[in-house]
Amino acid sequence: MAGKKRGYHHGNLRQALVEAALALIEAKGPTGFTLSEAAKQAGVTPAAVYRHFAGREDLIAEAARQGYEIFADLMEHAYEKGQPSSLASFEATGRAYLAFARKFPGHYISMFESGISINRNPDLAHVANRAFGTLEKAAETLMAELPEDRRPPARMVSAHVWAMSHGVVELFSRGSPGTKSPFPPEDLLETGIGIYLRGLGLIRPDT
Amino acid sequence: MAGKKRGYHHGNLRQALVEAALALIEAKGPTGFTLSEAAKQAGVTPAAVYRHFAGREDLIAEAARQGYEIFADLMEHAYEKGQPSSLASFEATGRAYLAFARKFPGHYISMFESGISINRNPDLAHVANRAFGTLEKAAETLMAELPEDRRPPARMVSAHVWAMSHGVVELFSRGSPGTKSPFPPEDLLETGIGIYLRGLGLIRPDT
DNA sequence: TGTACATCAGTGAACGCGCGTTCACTGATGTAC
DNA sequence: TGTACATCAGTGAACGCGCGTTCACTGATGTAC
Repeated sequence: MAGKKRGYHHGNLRQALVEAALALIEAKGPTGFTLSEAAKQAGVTPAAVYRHFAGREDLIAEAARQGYEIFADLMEHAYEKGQPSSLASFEATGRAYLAFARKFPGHYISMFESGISINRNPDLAHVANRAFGTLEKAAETLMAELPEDRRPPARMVSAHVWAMSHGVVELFSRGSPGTKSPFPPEDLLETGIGIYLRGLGLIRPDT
Repeated sequence: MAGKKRGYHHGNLRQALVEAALALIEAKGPTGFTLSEAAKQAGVTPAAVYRHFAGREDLIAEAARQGYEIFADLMEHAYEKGQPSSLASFEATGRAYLAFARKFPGHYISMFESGISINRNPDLAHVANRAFGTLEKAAETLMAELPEDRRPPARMVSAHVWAMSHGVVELFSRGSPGTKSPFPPEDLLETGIGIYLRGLGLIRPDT
């Protein structure tokens, strides 16, 4: 049985490499990440990596895939927790988005900033679509609350909210340009989505 | 006089290097950009770069600085063109943001994705703050339209719109994950900001 | 107008480095009998 | 329980490469007299 043995055989090198990669990507960006350093951090020769991955890109793709897996789970969980209120579900997925980005920065970067395409392999595409699907489902059930003649396409609404969430993460959650966030990112996203939902007519205009 | 002479002396190497860098950054991302290749594309030895820049990072910083310069000008121009309507001004700056990102992708990437800090040198910090200041001014004059008790902080509003704009650029204007944008980025930003402004009570809730 | 000379912007060779990847190998593990 | 052997997961040396940066140099330009 594989496990805690340490010797010539690592026991769980594949996952150890993914985790080393995630730590490095978080610390130095996708640019700074190198296969050799990930191997070293896992206590192994660079050549050993090739027993488990086709190469550098493949390792990043696996990190991203695991990220999408966590991400999709979190989104689904948030969605269900908000039910039966479609508004609560929608807002919860928004919060979950930001929480994911903060808690799993290495995964987030692998997914959205490493430049790897979600179509690079079927597993990755599948789980990514599961994640995005949850975002859209949340938007869809929310739109059902609106009278048909005031109902924008759900995909558009989910794109708006996704864009604002991603923008908050990139600009204010990590310190991209001047590292001076005027407000806590959580508040920024919360208020931003709040105003947006009011604009849709889903929150009463007073208060 | 410097100019069109080509021989041992380039004549305008500094700017030629910046432009080569911008083209490379646009084509390959900040990762793929190398000083040596920029030099080659300018028809010059890598060592020649050091007559004009302290090194690789400095070259990127200059590309970003020029980007902020163009960006700030465009924003100011858009703002003034929208006057005296504060709403028109605000919307125009939003459109100008996206237009800039599309028209000057190399600059945009240098500014927001290359990882260089706007505080790396005073010139850069100054022009960046000029650009951000215009965004805030647009939000401020817009907020003056609202009754005081319904007036969110201008900096927050400008952060919201900036986040959404940046998110649209990253996710839907370039093909980050699956390269499938459900809507044209211009429309996405236009409608998104429209809904947001309605939420602020700045556009009448019907229509 | 001509000459001497300082200044400047480029060359080209060299450096040390770490990268991703390959290869033949070897040590450890698991299984068949 | 013991032995032979196949399988597997690692090693370590080597590769070619392009990178950023340095250095002493040299060719071109501009200026003083």
